[in-house]
Amino acid sequence: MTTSERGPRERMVFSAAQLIRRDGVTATGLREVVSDAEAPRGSLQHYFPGGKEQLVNEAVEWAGRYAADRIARFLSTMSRPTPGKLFAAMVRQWTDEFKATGDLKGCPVAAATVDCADTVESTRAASAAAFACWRRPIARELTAMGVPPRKADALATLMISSLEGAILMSRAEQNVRPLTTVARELAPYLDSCATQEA
Amino acid sequence: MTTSERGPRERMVFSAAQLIRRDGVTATGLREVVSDAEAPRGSLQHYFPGGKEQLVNEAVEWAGRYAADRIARFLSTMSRPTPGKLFAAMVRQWTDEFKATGDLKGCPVAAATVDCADTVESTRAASAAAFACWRRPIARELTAMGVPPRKADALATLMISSLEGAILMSRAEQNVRPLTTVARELAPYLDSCATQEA
DNA sequence: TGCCGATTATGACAACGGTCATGATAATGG
DNA sequence: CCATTATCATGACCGTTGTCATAATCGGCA
Repeated sequence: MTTSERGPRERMVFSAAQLIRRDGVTATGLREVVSDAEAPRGSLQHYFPGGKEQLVNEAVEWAGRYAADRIARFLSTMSRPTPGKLFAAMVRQWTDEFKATGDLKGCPVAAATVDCADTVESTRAASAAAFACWRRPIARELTAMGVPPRKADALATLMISSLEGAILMSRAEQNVRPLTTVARELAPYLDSCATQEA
Repeated sequence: MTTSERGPRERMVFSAAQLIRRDGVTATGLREVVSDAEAPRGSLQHYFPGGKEQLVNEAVEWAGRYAADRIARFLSTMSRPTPGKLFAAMVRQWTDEFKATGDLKGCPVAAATVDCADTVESTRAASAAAFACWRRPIARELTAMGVPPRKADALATLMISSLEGAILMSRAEQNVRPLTTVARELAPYLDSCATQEA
């Protein structure tokens, strides 16, 4: 999670994701990304000949992979996983960040969707791919918990939707209430889908 | 819904909301708003001495009131309203727009949150107020359907969160699948909260 | 008519954006 | 050691942005 020893290229993608998370795509300047990543400015045009569009798309892809990887990590910490517990863990990642840093940043994929879906086709496609990349492992784990495959995919969509929306509301309110509320309301229903076949 | 006979001031607020819906706050230029609203440029500094920040905030407030007013309108078309039917109607408004125009614009409040929550305090506050203004009539109607007040507020938060998230995913996918999925999954659970006291 | 505030017109300014051209330096392999 | 590529440095360009200063025009009212 820290800057670590990665090359300038990866650092720029990471920094771009973080800045997009906070300010949105349009308000994030390339010079700002470069300085935040402590990367040489010349590297931009070298590693990202596609310009800002390419950098943003890679940041979105990175975020999708990151979210997907977290799912496996969440599961590994549970002795007896259930859909509700998985969702609670997803939500907790955001409430924890709020408690730690004092304010909530957003999701890079959501920001890219809001800012680019209607103007930059490749970024819209990258966002869709990131959501799909995130949804896949969730659905897989849900089926492993006894949810029928068709239903698992629908529940995964519901989980991501509710989480993204709750992030939005929590950012606006500067309060984790929407996040915790959504987790509390949805968890029992999600669990009920794992036990009963429907 | 059309440009109608309103004054330049209202037209600019309306146009701002529409453009923000499509491109986000940062990418929406004041000159673009003026031309879209067919308003005189000089009116900008006359009606909005607070600059872009004021215009954006008013657009967000307008969107919040609009969403709140829709709730009453939805209810008026139902003979026997239930929480699930109300949520389905909220979702349908978006899927209908997709069918009509061919692509999905976003929600202005979501865009303002994504683009300004961490940088423009007044806009963050306006977004929070808009969400609250939207949530209030939903919770009120839910209690009228038999949901306990405390639970009604939580369900209203869940409904808005799921809808906003589903809008995001649907925009990314250019497909209403997430919207319809969320409606289908959530409606039965919402209805179950109206019958059983809990 | 003549005045006065509300509204609109117009142009400029300073800052910032992404992009590109060009050249320097470092690294690598023959 | 040379050559060829990878990486980085720098400065400029051009368009756009929000904002502002200034002046023209319109409205109604005395």
